Amino acid sequence: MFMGERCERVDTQQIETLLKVIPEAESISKMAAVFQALQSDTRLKILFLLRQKEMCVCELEQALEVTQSAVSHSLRTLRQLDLVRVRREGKFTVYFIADEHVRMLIEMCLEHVEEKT
Amino acid sequence: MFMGERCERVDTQQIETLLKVIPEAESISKMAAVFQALQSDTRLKILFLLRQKEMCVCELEQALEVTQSAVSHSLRTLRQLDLVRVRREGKFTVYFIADEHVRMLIEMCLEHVEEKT
DNA sequence: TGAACATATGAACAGTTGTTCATATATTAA
DNA sequence: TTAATATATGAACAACTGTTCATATGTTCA
Repeated sequence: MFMGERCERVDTQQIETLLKVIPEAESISKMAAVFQALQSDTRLKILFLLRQKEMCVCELEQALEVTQSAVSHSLRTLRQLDLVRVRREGKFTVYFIADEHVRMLIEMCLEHVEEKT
Repeated sequence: MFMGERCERVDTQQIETLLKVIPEAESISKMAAVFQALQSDTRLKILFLLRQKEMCVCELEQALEVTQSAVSHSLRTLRQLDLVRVRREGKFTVYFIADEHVRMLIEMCLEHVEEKT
């Protein structure tokens, strides 16, 4: 089938209505950025660690066995999307999960992948 | 700080305990795959469309203004992760959202990105 | 002050991804 | 059968990502 043609199932009017209900382009691309951040093993592990206890970069580095640089880059990504937040504590920078949405997101996804028989 | 050293905040014992509680490697990488699938504008739009009504490939193609091939590839990705499911209906292949987890995932994420001031 | 610790950032490279083009398969209707 | 429609798949290429290395910034304490 060539582009522009329509199969008999297509109701152009209805499709336009459906398109009006989906989130606007900006929201979609923000969501894509969030999911993109959640798509890395390292960043997921960070979130599952922070879910238990807020931690400084140094602790995460030790737990994850990757370089300090990698941890820091990952944390920046998560921070920029407001998935984690920061607090200074003397010479340490302590990271923690931003809010319940984030907890729910990883919880939902975990249930989904573990649900299969 | 060099790799292998520990800052004074690190409690090696505690970190091992925390690591035991995070999901096993296989679950983490499955989750990463799911989030990876949700990280594309096209696939997100597909899910927001299917959330409203099950649709055949042809309808999605028309709604999204990308090639039929691109839609089909995207759908395969979503299908393989059980985010959408398929039903044959004559010469049409009808796709629909797999389950409530998927609806929750995109809903949670949408709330998160739209919540900001 | 300066030395040591803690974290952040830029550059660069290997690996991965999404799209399109071309083509194959599957279903229906004639 | 054959033609037309509907969908899937493989190859290929540009664009993007995560990691590391090297280095910069920020903080504490002596």
